[in-house]
Amino acid sequence: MNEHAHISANLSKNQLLVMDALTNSDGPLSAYAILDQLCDQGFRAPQQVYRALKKLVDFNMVHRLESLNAFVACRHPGREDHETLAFMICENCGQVSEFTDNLLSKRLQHLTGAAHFVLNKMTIEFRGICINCHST
Amino acid sequence: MNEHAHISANLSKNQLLVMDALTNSDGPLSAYAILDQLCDQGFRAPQQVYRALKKLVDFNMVHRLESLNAFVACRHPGREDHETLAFMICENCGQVSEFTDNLLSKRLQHLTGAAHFVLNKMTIEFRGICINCHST
DNA sequence: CATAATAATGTTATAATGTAACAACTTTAA
DNA sequence: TTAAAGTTGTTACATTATAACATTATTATG
Repeated sequence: MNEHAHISANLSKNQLLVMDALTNSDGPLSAYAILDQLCDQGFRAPQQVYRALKKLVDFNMVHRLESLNAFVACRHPGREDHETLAFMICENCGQVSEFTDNLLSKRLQHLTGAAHFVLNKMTIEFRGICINCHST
Repeated sequence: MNEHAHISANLSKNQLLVMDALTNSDGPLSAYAILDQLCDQGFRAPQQVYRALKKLVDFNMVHRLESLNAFVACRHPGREDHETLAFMICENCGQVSEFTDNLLSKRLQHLTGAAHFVLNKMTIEFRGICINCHST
């Protein structure tokens, strides 16, 4: 199965609802924010959200922002390198931009390789002020 | 005030207790694990731990591991670049190793600079299996 | 088709992590 | 010596996440 094999059509009802909530959101959402949004669609308990999120993260359709305890729909351009995604998170407007960089990936691979560290997951998150917010 | 100006002597009673707990620990500790350890020393409420932790993190004596919701005493060799610390976290034994790398720092500065992103805080955490654990 | 295996759902309860707010006391600096 | 800043203690609460169990839906296989 390749990386974005799980197109929307393959998602279950709840997975689709959670995915839509994230896709239609400007920025990251907490699990409980998603739960609130989906009350009208019959959601009652956090497990319904967390279970859908777990699958969507497995499918690489959603990313968890560890420093925010929140989730974003995957929006990164191209799909070549899911392993070394990084995020810039604006602490003013909440916008998250997702990016990859080849030199960064290479260097990180070198560093973990040199330490003989078998990498499972990488978290790279920058917190700060985005260009729109500090220019005004 | 320079980076490690807050030597132990300058810490308050609670800050010192929390710092000692972290320094004497093999790996990262959650705030509540610290609270449990310090019950004997009179700690009663999470605030006592969280307040001390906040100061210790401000002083760069302790780091928060976002992907674990836990805290470690700073152990990185040298002190030249507190801004671009990274962590390798073994998911088997719990060991955390802290490192910096000049090329990595440069690349990250380039990337945030190019995006005109004003960086406040950087989180770089690798989860995986350390050399000791996968060689046995 | 039958049916076994897997996946998804609904639900209640609880665990784990983190903060607000208020009152008191201690240390530092003017 | 007294005002300011920092520290502590405490109660209550908010937020984030998981355990456990029962049920239904979907998929794969003989």
